Amino acid sequence: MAARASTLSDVANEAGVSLATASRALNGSDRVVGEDLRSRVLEAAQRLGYTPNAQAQAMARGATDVVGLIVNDIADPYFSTIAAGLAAAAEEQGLLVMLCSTAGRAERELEFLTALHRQRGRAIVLAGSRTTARRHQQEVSRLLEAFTQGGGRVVAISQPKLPVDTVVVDNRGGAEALATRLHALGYRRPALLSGPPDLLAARDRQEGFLAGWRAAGGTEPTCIPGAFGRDGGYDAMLRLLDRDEDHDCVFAANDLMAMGAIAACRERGVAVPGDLGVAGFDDITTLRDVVPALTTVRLPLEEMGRNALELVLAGPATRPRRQQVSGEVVVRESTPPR
Amino acid sequence: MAARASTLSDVANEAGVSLATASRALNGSDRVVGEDLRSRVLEAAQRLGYTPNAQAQAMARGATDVVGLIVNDIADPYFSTIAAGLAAAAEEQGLLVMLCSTAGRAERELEFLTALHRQRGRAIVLAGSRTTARRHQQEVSRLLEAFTQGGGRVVAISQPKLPVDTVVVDNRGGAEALATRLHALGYRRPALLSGPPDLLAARDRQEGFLAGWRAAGGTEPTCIPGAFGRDGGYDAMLRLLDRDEDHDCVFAANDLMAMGAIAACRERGVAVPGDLGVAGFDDITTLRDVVPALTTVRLPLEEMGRNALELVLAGPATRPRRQQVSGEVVVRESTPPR
DNA sequence: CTGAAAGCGCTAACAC
DNA sequence: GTGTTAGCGCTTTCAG
Repeated sequence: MAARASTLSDVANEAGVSLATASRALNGSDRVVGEDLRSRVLEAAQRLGYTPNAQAQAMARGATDVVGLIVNDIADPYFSTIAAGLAAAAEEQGLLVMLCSTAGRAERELEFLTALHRQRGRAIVLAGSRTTARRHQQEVSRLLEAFTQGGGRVVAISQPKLPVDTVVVDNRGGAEALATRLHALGYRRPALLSGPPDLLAARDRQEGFLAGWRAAGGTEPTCIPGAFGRDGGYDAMLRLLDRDEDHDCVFAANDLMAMGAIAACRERGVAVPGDLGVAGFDDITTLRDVVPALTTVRLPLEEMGRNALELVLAGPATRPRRQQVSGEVVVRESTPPR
Repeated sequence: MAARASTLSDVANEAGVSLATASRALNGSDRVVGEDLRSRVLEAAQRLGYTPNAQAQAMARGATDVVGLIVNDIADPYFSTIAAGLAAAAEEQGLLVMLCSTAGRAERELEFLTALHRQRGRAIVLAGSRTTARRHQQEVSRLLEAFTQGGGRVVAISQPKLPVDTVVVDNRGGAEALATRLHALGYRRPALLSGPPDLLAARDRQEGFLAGWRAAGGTEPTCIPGAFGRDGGYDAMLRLLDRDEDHDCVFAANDLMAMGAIAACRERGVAVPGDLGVAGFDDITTLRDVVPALTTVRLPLEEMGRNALELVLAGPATRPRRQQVSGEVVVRESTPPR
């Protein structure tokens, strides 16, 4: 058992042709092979159950067909939807996706970066939000630089903070538009569950919201930080409620946090949207049917994944490309006119 | 620019040592290298920005450190949670995960299987449900067989239909227990949104529920098939409502379908759980806070991912291992006692 | 159109 | 300890 897998030269022997001919017949090439030999090779391959060794091909050709994807947490719908988009696009191109989920730990990002470099992947797509940790970002830049030098492509889906092609998400604009909209709906005393202070995406959403709010001429909102995710929103909401302030709506930095916040409200007997309007960000598909339907800013998550792959394929540019995608405010029941 | 990445022999030259020594110093080996030479090599590598080529290493060593994961749809929380568990475990072992999302198309499964074979991955984890398509399953078996012959490991997360190590999900038992529970709660006239008829998981859940129901002594339920996912549940529910039968509860084959069903009810003015109780399956995390809270069967999704990797590492067995995981009925507001 | 041979980058005997 | 030298499986000149 486990008889050594047959190789191309096995096939060549079996077919009674040279290695070169077998190679040309099986794995495309500009050179043409005579019909008789070609079929002899094909049959031999068939007979031996030959499967080309992609590693060897990659070495010989000097190029792989895998692109790495680094996300904060693949279980998070935000990232899994992006991953789905990327995977679909990759599949169409015959590329394979190497999945790297950092589970929020920054060091992992560095480890994955070097692992992907070692794999000599064709490209690396960084889907995690950039952080404010100077030191970490420098390390990331250094590794990416090295990877690029080696001929690899890098695409980020986040803020345009890295000198690489980037699918730039307009977190700021989306949040700003949401603030304006909430104000127009009659809300006057918002609070923010602003997410992790060190994540740029969270910070941008917060700043955008504040900017929009101030422009609309409202009072200065309270901001409570907290982890992204349901529990982060839940905890932040409890903390907010403990402050016993008088808010008429809450903007959570993402939908998951908004769900957590609503859960907290329910536990504390705060009616949503009766006592308090709640809005999120992302428009996670899985949450589209919840009650009350969540007001949010819809991001074209899957498309973002596809766009990232497009940038990968676009090849290196003289200067970093920026692919802007923006969010669309979706007002639903969780923030009725007031 | 894009100067050819430096190789091990570059490092050896730079350090003035032999290729072998450089290799031993940089990438572990039982052999010991003198302290002076070792540091000279390390410095040289540092200076040259050397990054080992994993492909070359894999070829020379005859073993890779990537395991492939094939799922139906990575955007589905069911699979993304399993993926998260697998990814976490893989990371701990220094393994990389190749993500393959078939988007429901069976042919893709075959394509990915051969792609993974070509990559000479250490293992393939098949997380998609097995189908009833004889032909397809045969093809899958054939490819897996070939892969195993080549020394690769295969682990399935599904039904024990393939002759490979399997994390067996007790869909039947879970659904059966749910049926019993619903009966005990006072429900008497259930309908099933049974999912895709060709998916074994769906079929098992349906059969389990029916078995449990019959044992409890109820009337024969109506079964409406439909795609997994929100829309599938929505459509199936509309069809059910159109039949104008008199049901007091609905069991959807998974949580996503249950959500779709609830949405359909809402549109049609059917109160849940007032007029109709609704239960799902999986206990998707993202949906834990919805209202009404969903009665469901909780599956240890993340753990299943981890278990799969454990089986991978366990190495080949003389006969297929079976790792049983079972669901736990979680009764919530969507099916109050009646 | 086909074949011989030189790599691709690295590991692992096998010598010294 | 350290160096030499075969490969690993495949692609791709370069000759014929």
